[in-house]
Amino acid sequence: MPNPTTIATAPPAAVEAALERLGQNIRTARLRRLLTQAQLAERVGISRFVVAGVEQGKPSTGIAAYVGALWALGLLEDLLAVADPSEDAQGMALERARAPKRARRAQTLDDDF
Amino acid sequence: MPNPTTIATAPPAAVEAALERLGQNIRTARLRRLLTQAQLAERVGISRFVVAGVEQGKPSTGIAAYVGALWALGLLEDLLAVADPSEDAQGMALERARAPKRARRAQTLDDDF
DNA sequence: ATCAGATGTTAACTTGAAGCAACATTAAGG
DNA sequence: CCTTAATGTTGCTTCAAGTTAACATCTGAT
Repeated sequence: MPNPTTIATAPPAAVEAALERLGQNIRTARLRRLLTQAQLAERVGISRFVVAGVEQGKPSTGIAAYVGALWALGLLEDLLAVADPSEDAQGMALERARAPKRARRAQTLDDDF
Repeated sequence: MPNPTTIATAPPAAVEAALERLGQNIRTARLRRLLTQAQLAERVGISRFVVAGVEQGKPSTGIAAYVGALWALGLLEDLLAVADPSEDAQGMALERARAPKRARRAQTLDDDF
């Protein structure tokens, strides 16, 4: 992460909180299954230190470690609901019959809003 | 990532599929909101290339980029349900009145199960 | 059809993430 | 209590993630 001005170094409070909670949830799931960090790490194919980072909600850790942990814990399904278009009420309201492949807004007339 | 034997380089199919889907969902949400990759990137505080990686479900991208994108799109709530202990039926069944802070199983008697 | 903007692609460079090892600390089991 | 495994911590090395820039390509609006 060359540029120190990144979201990973000092994320917004909401992002940080969400990551901490996700990590805590993963830890809870691991403990319930009576797995050590090392055992989970082996299943995922990473070192136990990365698992520790995941459970702390470290922002700069690759998402593969997080998703791999969910996978190894049998919780991958939960991820499929994240940002699910059919549940994105706000997005559906905004869409209103549009489905572009690129974002571009009409700009000719000085529209008012 | 010193050791090339990582989950990030060649994730299990299920993990890869889940990441691709998450990326696609994020892309759909962005397009619905008529944002360009660059605009979303600016809000998140990363370059547009990382946003592109997120939308492709790149496994090695830091989770902060993914969560930051969800945050910028107003979809952070969805993450809170992932691995939610109160929804982890499998974990709750396994727990059965246990709540250890470390994973350690009884090892004395050759227990039967 | 044309044009402008969005996205994809490539390359070079910098920094930190992940691996490993050794030790300290904590907590579960007996 | 006492043992021992699990977890936290530190330092070091290595390699790739992220940045920037320039160019190519595609897409949507007019």
